[in-house]
Amino acid sequence: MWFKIDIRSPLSLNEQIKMGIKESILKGVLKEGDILPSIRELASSLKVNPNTVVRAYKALESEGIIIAKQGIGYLVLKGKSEIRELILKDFARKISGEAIRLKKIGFNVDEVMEVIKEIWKKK
Amino acid sequence: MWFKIDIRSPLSLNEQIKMGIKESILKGVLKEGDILPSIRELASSLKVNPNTVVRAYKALESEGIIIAKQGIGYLVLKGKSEIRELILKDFARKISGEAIRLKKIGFNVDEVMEVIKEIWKKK
DNA sequence: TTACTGTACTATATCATATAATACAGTAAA
DNA sequence: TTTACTGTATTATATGATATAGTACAGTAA
Repeated sequence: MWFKIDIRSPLSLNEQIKMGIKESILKGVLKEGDILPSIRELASSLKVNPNTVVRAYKALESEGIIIAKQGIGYLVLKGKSEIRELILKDFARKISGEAIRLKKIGFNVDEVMEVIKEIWKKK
Repeated sequence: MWFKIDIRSPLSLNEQIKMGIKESILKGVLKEGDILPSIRELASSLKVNPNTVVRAYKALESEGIIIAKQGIGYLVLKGKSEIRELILKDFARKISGEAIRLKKIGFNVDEVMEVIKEIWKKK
């Protein structure tokens, strides 16, 4: 497979699969119109339960990134640029709760951006 | 109490209590040397199980923010400025996983800081 | 027909979170 | 010393998210 799963990751398995697919599109390994590996195939190559792959695929489908074709497989609907946007929006959604809280408490935007800069420097 | 609990919050109850204490210190409602409301008192006024308060207090203690005094209560150890630092570090810790991932995928620091700016504009 | 696809359902297990009740130990004031 | 507060410890139960397991059904195409 074009990506791997880490059982020790803080992210759940289905989240890691969702990430893996999105990043594969970003890298160009998967393109709009491609058929994803079948549920059973991906599950077996990642050594994960088929139901976990189903959960990831259905989540991606509800995001509009792929679509199920009965008897055929899952079709990739989005390209690199659209995935880039989605990933940024995803990031915004994930951190907005924390960020808004910081704003309410009285932190200013520069202090928070400094945190981002520091992370970028280190890793 | 100086803060409230929302059962519909995405944050767990004990997280909300930890937040509430930290923010109370930031606002000056709680000062270094103050004694926190007792476990039973806080639990009853927030309508929460005492064990949930215990979990929050013990977490704050392990962060070095308060300390338990058998038979007396929990003593506040840190002041505003120290809490400010801790909260920023906490934020960095929470988002670093996501941010590092974005960096690895090829996003640049300006794109990510733009996300922060957008959040600040909206709310 | 065969061998693949996705879909649906039930059952089980683990973990974090939260609740509930009880008992024990330290502190301080009446 | 007694009383009424503190924190601490332990056990039990419930829920929801996550993950696993197995089985059965439906669509597609060679």
